[in-house]
Amino acid sequence: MKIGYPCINQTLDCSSSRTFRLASYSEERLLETVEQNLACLQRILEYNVQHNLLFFRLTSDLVPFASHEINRYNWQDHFKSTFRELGSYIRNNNMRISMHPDQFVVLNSPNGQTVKNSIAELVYQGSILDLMELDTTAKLQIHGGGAYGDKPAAMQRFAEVYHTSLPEAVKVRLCVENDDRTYTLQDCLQLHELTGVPIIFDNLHHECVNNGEPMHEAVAMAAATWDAAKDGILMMDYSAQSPGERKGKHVQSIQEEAFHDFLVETEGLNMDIMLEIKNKEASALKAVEVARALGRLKV
DNA sequence: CGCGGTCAAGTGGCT
DNA sequence: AGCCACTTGACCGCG
Repeated sequence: MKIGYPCINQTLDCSSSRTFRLASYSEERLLETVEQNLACLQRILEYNVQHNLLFFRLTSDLVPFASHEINRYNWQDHFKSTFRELGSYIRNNNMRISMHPDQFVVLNSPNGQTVKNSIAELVYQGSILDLMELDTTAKLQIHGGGAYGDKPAAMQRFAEVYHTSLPEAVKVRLCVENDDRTYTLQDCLQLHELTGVPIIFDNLHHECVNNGEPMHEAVAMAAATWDAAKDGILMMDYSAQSPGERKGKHVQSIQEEAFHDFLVETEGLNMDIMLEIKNKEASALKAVEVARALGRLKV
């Protein structure tokens, strides 16, 4: 089991998601920003290794406007050696990496342009992992998309786009995560049947919408969609509901008893856990302690 | 130099 | 009908 957090480190005084407005786009600005983002990413990775946080999600903003048509610069080649060095640091320290393209990536949209943009974004994010020379246990995590009033038809469209329009480099990394209102674990399992993509499990989303599966059973079903040799072990997102706020909103800080209970509930299942909690590595560090006390972490 | 409106992109539930 | 939430606020113009 590895524990981690997404994208941003709040302890360090740098950000790997610096960007700029489309209106201020220039090649110079792009190069300068990417260089700073990658330098910060290296620092974050070092922090993570020092603190035994061996699961990390890279921000989508490493390369601003990477999948936008305004960006015609060959940043892949320009930063090739930097990406390779980052990747070798990741491999040497046995870290697990994911990326989570944001809400604009919708493979089953009825709008062809949206699908096209989505594929371009997936190609960009996959190429980051490729440039780092990470194996296919490093994943791209998306949601099922919209339902558009006919979920079965929307799922068929998802499968069709998967089979006919995605490059192999994206397919081998693609995973689907249950969301908090439309695509339940059961729906995701169907998408898995249609495409073979592994299912990333999100406990908070599962609490928001489900088909009655108890937590242990739900995690076990998601875990069974992962081919250990090719995909690695189950990745999951862990969070808890922010008390008194609207459904699905993440808590500010980890509730250690709840996390403890979750680990006890999922005893015997192996997985890497991403803490989607507002205060980031602070909560991840506490989660490491809880998991250690239960003997679930090797480090 | 700090504040606040706005930012490439989508969808659906809540108010 | 508009706002909000989503893996993450950050940028930039204005006073």
